[in-house]
Amino acid sequence: MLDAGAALFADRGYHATTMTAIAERAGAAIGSLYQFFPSKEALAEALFDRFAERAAASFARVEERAPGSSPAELADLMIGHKLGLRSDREAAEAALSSAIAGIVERRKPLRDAVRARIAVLLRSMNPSLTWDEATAASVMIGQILRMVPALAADEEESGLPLVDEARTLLALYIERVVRT
Amino acid sequence: MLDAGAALFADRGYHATTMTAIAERAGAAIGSLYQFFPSKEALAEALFDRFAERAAASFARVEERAPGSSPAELADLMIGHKLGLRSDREAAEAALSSAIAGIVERRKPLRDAVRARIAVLLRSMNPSLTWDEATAASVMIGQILRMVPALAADEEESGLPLVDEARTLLALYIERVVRT
Amino acid sequence: MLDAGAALFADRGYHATTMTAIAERAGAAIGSLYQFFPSKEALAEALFDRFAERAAASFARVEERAPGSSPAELADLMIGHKLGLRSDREAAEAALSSAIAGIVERRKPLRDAVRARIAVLLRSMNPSLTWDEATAASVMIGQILRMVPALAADEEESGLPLVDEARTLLALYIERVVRT
Amino acid sequence: MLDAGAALFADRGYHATTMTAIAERAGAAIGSLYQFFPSKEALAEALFDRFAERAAASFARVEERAPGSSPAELADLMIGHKLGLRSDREAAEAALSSAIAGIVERRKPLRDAVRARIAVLLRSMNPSLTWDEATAASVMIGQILRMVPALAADEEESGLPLVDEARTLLALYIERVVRT
DNA sequence: AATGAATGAGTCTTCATTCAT
DNA sequence: TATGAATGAAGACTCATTCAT
Repeated sequence: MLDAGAALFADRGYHATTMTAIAERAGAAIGSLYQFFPSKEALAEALFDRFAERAAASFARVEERAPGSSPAELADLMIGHKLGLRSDREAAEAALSSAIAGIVERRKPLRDAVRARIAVLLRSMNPSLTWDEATAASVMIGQILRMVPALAADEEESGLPLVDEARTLLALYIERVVRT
Repeated sequence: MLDAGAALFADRGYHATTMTAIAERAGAAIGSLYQFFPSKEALAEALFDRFAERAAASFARVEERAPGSSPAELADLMIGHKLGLRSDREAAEAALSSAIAGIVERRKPLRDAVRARIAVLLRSMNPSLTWDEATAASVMIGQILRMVPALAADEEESGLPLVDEARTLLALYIERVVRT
Repeated sequence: MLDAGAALFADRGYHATTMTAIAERAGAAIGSLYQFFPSKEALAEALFDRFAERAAASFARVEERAPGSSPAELADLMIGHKLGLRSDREAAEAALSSAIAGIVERRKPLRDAVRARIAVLLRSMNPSLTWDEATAASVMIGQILRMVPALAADEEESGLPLVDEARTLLALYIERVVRT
Repeated sequence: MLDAGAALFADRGYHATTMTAIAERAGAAIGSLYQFFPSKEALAEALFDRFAERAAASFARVEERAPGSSPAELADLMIGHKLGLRSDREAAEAALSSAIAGIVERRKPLRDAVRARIAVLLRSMNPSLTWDEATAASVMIGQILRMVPALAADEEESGLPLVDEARTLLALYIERVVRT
């Protein structure tokens, strides 16, 4: 049922997706949908929470393997992490871009948590970084990672090695930060 | 009237904006609004077209000044270009993220045109680039520029010099491409 | 189960009371509720029937003690009868005011039966009354008794001796009828 | 439109009346109904307010003619007042018995105002009444008047002179209060 | 050309009722 | 027999769009 919602939100956006369509796609009756999620907004929130959990778990695997990695390896891990979450993210962003209250609230804490974890990672690789430097770098890394889904989609279409290019860019950026 | 639509789309998203609200904000009657734009979708398309025109005109000023510029100067020009269009872009993206058919269709041509112009620019700076290399680089530059509005917003909040960081990153990237 | 229904109907009205809420309050499953009452309307009817039975039984005690009573004593008995049924009546009235078909039908027979019994009582006290006179008087007595629950509620709030006032009024009325 | 609502509320009760049915009965589209009354509750409130206004205006005519009237004449005026408002009252009571928040709040002030006006009337006829006595009497008079619509309905059916009986009862009661 | 009241299709949501376990 | 998840008809309400003035 969450999957049906995720697919439709990602495809058509939050408002253009009807609860009826979600139920239908999930092969359930509209009443059943409402037994699990008391409102459309609640469904979106559940969707976002699932995405947040998966993102956290996925990033934990990055953190596990990070110690001792080179910048290039770290870039690789991060890009793999980002690519793995593509479908979940699209649904989450659909709800976000429709300014659903319960989700807008959840965004900042999630983003801040991810940034903090990246900052910690960077400082473990270069203890001389100040928190401000590490934070700024984590914001930049987040933004570079934001390219990845779009580049991957473009790559499929154009055949150009775009994700690799992002990988290189990210590695360069991490190297610059870590070697300061 | 377009301005009223742009402001509201940017603020609340496409679906959450009602035609009545647009008319009211424009100080016009709903009937008058429909005399200019036969449907909400048509209004969104007009909005997108205006954005596309303005973006093209703005980028023309980048092209004008580009010849003889250093990578850093070019990065600067491009980022200025991006920042200048912020409000128009938000409205255009609101309609895009709601998957309005007439606009989704317009997206690719616009993006491709921008990419082509960036590719031309790059090849004028480094004629040894192949079209594929120049195209890939233009995609990457487009993605780096996509960071800018988000970073600018973040910068206001955090006080960290994020846009400068993007400027540096973009300059580095352009330099790498141009100096190959 | 009937008690749960009575309490909720009285408290929130017929339509605002859900079968689920009744089952929950009765500590039963919704399925079990439907094993006893095949529909919400059937439950309301059972509730009304229980009220009708209790009202009949309660009035029988008035009839028992009526012979030889003075008008004041009879008024007292009747008002006591009315006050004793308050909670049951509220539920019955909730269903009535929602115009539940099965109950609207039951109303008139019940009312007519009560009126007839009051008329009999009056004629036993004053055999010279015609049936029309006795019937009209019984209607009036029924209406005077209808004041009682409202006055009792008001009395709690205002502290004024309203029920006593009704008792006096009823006694006067009975006296007038009986002494004709 | 208010009339359509009044008729249906009175006939079927608040919850059993659908907005669609009201619109249909008023010969309007559902959307038009919502242009006048933003919600079903708002419609009920407007209905109640109209009833309150009419009741106040109607009672003002009682007050006008009251000075110098005998108890019997006053009873007559009041009963006429009550009978004149029958249809409006039924709709108002339907909404009341469904515990519509916005209306329940309006009830007490209205009732208190009516009682106060009756109390003033009584004290003008018998200045030796204390306020408590006058208030208690006004409550009783309100209750006696509450009989009237029911008796009128009954009278149509049974042919018995029930409203006259109430008139007599009310006159007696007023006389008792005024002659104390 | 300008207006804005009227329209009704389409949306979210509730809840009486059923039925497989 | 008891359970409660599943069902879907029905209701309140919104809003893009039309059209008489």
